[in-house]
Amino acid sequence: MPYPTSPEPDAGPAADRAYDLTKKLVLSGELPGGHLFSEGEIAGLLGVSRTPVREAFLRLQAEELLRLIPKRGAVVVPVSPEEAEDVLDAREAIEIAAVRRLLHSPDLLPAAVADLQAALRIQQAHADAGDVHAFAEADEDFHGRIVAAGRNCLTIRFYATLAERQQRMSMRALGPVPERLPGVLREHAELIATIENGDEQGFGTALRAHLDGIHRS
Amino acid sequence: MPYPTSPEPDAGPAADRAYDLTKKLVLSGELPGGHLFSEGEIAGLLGVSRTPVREAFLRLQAEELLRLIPKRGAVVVPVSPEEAEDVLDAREAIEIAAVRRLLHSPDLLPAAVADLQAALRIQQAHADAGDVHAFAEADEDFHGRIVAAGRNCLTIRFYATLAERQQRMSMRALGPVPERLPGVLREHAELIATIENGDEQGFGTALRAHLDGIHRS
DNA sequence: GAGGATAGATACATGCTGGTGTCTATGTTG
DNA sequence: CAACATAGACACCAGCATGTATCTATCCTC
Repeated sequence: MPYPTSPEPDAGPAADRAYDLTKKLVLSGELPGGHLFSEGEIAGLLGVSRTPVREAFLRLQAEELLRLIPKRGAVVVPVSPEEAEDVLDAREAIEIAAVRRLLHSPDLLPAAVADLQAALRIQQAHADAGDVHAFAEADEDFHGRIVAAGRNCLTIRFYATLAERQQRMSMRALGPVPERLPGVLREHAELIATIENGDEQGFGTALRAHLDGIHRS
Repeated sequence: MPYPTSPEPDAGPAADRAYDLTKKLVLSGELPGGHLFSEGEIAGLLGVSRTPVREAFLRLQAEELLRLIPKRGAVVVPVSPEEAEDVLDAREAIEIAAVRRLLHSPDLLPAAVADLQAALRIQQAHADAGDVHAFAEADEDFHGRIVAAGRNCLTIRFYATLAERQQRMSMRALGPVPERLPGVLREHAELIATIENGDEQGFGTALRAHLDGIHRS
């Protein structure tokens, strides 16, 4: 269910390349949290000036991936266990709010449910194929579609930053364990059922149980 | 109830001045939504180069106050009525989540309640003095303290951007009308009561009624 | 003479400046 | 109406000034 959000800012080719490269370095986990590096490193790597790199750093600072220290450099913002709790709480709140709003527009409900069922089928296929990585991606996509169904640009964008942050945390922890895959699929189906039934309360409890089971075990 | 969040980034004196000036121009409503202006204008106004202005623009773009158009300039992001609904929904979700989490840490509850009661007393004083502007500020502060009580850095920051956005919308609409002041105070007291009683459901319904009454009338 | 503190020097990274090339939109001319 | 010229604005670059942390050599104390 595509819903219009702000497009990615296009600040120029060099700035975008610097942004993509730096973000990849941070999100891939190659740079440990707290690692200090400089604009010059990225600039040299890409063969560009420091100016576009600086722009990229500022954008990444706005996304909370970097923290710029005056006259020192940029540190990779570390993700802490306490923050994990924060991310999960925020995700819960956003998803619940999205469902709440969706249920207030009954005419949009069938399409949203169909969209979620399609996403679930894709995830099921990845599970059958034993592709854990694709499964995890489909999992993110499923929850993202729940939020998108709420049609609130602000929360959609905020949720995207949360997902990114969680991805960084999971990178350092273990990925999804194969034996939990069937449970995840079953719980996703249950989430869809509560939405279909207009059971806002039931969705909230099911979602909390779901997230608890996956990430807080 | 102070709770640590990220400090404002300090990118240098010139960049900060450019940031403050531009933000003031946008938030004060002097520049209408959709107005196009250039880096050079601000740079000339402050007597600095375009580079720090560019940094300020990027920060403001991250805050959704500006939209930078390549090779064209910066437009003031307009606030639309549909977005008003989005902002209110998001605010609701965040405040409810904060209370939910607060109620999960009973030992923090008394201090939080006392904090909210103090904020309410201040607001009451402004109402008695007939200072509508100070009343509105105290109102923002009250709701901000509810969110702060949830002690979730991520949602606290997000909520701050929401409040800013709402401020811009209210700037174009009417401010708080004096005859609604007593009702607002009564509803705030009721919100505190539901929190004190651990009535999460009651808080949600009371909050929704409260926000509906103020902003969606 | 040994050890530690301190002042100077060094390396490094940022913050900002001025300027160049390029792109977009606008106005002009045939 | 189309092609061209023009003006405005950005995207980027190279360089200078400034600030910070580190390293070193000297000095003082014991």
